[in-house]
Amino acid sequence: MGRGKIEIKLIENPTNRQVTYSKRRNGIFKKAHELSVLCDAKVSLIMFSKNNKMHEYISPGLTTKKIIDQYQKTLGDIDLWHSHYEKMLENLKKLKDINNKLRRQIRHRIGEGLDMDDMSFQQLRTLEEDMVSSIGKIRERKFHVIKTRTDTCRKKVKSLKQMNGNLLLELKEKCVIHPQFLLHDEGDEESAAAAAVALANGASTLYAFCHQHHSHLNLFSHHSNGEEQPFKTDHDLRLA
Amino acid sequence: MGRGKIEIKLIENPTNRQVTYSKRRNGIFKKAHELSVLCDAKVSLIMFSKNNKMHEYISPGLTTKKIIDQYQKTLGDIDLWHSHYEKMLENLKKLKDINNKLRRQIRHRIGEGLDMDDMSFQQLRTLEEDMVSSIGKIRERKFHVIKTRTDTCRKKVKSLKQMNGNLLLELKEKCVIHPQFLLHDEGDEESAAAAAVALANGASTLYAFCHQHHSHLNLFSHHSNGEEQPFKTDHDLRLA
DNA sequence: AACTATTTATAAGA
DNA sequence: TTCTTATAAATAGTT
Repeated sequence: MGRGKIEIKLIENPTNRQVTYSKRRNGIFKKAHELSVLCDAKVSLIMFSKNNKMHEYISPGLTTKKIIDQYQKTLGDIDLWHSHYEKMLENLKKLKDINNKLRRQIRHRIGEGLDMDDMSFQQLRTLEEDMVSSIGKIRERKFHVIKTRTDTCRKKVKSLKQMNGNLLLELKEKCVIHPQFLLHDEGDEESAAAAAVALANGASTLYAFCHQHHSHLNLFSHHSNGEEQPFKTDHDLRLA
Repeated sequence: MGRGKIEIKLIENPTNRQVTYSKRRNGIFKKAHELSVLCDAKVSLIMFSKNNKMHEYISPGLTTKKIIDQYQKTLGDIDLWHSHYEKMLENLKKLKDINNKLRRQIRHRIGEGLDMDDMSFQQLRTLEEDMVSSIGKIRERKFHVIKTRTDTCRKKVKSLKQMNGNLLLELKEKCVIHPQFLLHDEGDEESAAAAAVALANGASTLYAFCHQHHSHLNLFSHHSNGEEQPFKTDHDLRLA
């Protein structure tokens, strides 16, 4: 159809080819559209020119995705992409199932009413035994934690006691050797400063701390008050 | 192009439409192929008729998948597919996380060693309390089940006792009114047959059953032995 | 891009 | 469906 008949083979002349591509492309698009309308058909036409320029036609009211989805379906889901997708869906379903089972297991262990209706007496007995054994393990663990903490505590208290004893001794010695500390009038600057710091940091409370037998330590409560304690021991002795 | 010009709108006559679809479809396929060859273009043409019959044309040496992949790439991967896929991946990940959390929760409740290392003393205490409360609920449920079963049991035993009492009375009456039953020499056929059946079925054991106070009923064990019991009461009295 | 001689597609009928 | 054929439409080569 044209001034002369042409053979259907690659048009070597690029300009010519480009022109023909453009003309025929429009022709096909027009025919595709006519078919869509005349026969109510779904048409997807995608093409790439030699320079990878893309052009597409889609029947009105459709998207390429819809067409391609239908295409995949029609080919019987053999497509790799599709099977990958299917596998993911399957995986998703499996995970959901496992999830539900786990939840049910937990509800059983929590003893939720509705979920126990479907358990036999034997199952209930087994579950009870399980729970008793588990609770034993939890208690064991709890006591282990308590023991570790109290041991740490004791060690700290012991070392603090010793430290305090040493400090007191040192202080007494200083007082004997340099009684002028008590009068606050002379002495080398360094020693005087040290004594002042010791007093400021609570040396006066050290003695009391030394003689109290930490009998009031409450192992089970958090007391998160902001009270300042000598040497900030409180912070490290807390249990939680 | 044809005997007459036609308007581009849906062809109402189904036969006509089908014919036109077939002809024009071939026309487009031919043109698509010509374009592929003449211009070395990649063409994908997919169409579905009104009755969802599919037809496709692909440039020689290509697959629809390749074209579609290129199409996706060209659109910059923004398309619905990809985001859908991403959403699924996300979903999958979330489910896996939830799964792991649930598993950990269960391991905690079971008291598995390694999983308790990361629990604080307070958490352990709370967990223990939870478990104690849950075990209470399970026990409650268990006892409820026991109670229901024993009640059912009692009712059955009671009704059987009454039945047996009635049978014994009946038997005694028959013996008093028709002492000939004991001598096996005369009487109406029907009554004789009834007495024989009663004896064969274990009338001799009925008395004993009547006087035993079902004190040996073991509520906690399955004894699935195959012993024949009078009137097959054992079967219905089983607890599991 | 427009023109136009020709080829091609196809509507209607068989 | 397929064939036929008159006619509409597409387009190759030209301007």
